[in-house]
Amino acid sequence: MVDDVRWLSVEEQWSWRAYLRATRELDAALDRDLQCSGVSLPEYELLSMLSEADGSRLRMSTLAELIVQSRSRVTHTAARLEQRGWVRRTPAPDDRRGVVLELTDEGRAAIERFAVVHVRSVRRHLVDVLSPTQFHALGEAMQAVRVAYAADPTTPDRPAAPC
Amino acid sequence: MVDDVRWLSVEEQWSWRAYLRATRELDAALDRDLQCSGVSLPEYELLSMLSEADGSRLRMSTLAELIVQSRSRVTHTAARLEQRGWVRRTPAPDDRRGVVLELTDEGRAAIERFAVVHVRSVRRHLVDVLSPTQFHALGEAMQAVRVAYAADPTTPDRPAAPC
DNA sequence: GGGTCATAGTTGAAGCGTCAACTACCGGGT
DNA sequence: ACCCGGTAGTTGACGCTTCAACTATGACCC
Repeated sequence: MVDDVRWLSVEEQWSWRAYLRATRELDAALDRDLQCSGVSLPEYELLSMLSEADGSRLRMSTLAELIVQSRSRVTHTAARLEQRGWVRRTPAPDDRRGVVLELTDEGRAAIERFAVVHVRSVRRHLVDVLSPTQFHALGEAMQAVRVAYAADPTTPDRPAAPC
Repeated sequence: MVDDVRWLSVEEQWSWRAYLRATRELDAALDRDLQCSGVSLPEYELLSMLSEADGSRLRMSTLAELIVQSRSRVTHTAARLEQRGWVRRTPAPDDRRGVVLELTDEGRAAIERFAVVHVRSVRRHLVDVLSPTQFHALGEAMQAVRVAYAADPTTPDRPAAPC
């Protein structure tokens, strides 16, 4: 197993760097646009998933998976959102360990305001700067990444950290 | 200007979600793989840029732009890396305000070890799960995002936060 | 050559995220 | 009934990131 490292080719390197920098810049841009109207991107994503959920309610764990955050982080984020009155914590009916997070009316009003800002931001920085074909290809590629990631046996899901 | 929001179509929404989740998962996976060998992804990126630079030395600001981090963050990150003896801070020859960060020999040895881990990680989670064509298209798309971002007049570069 | 504005970088406090430890509950087996 | 391993969620401490304020220098211009 000596030096069997398959380094990236020049083209691969170029694409990888473009990916890396663009994702960082995009993330920063989307977050900045939202911050200006009063939420961070992670908070927005949480509210957004809730608002789309059936009955505007989701189990903490489900939420964590949807927005790709650790359960602990969701607890903290939800706590902050609860303080602002946008979200409410209720016990799960079927599982006494569980907690269901639900959007309050103020939460719904807030997310609707933010969504306007956010969709503009996403269009401006991403969707509208690509051709429809290009954007679709991007989606397909990223979906492939997700599928591969989920299938990877040595990547035992989120909570566990195998070192 | 009433309700002129162009919401995302169902397909657009799908691609956007795929992008959002995949980037999060990828970031977490790459970071986790590196953490296991002793650096975080942000730290790795800093060292990596230094190691490729002419003379293994870069100005703080240049570094900040290359790895898409705030100057303040680079200061803190560099301080941590300096404590581990991987990096050294020297005054810039031509500008007395400036600081040049340079890789130490230990730093070089370290980054070379990490690079092996990292490139495997990048291949496993991204490059090798896409066809060459698909990966190239991804690179092109992301580059387009960067170009548009850089050209955007209302996005006055990094440091400034226009609210 | 002195005012003014921009740039380079640092600092420290506050906020957010991570991690490991913890409580509580579920479910299967015996 | 009990034990056991697994799942749901929380907690608090620690570490990283952000933000605003600050020093110091450069650059322009009159």
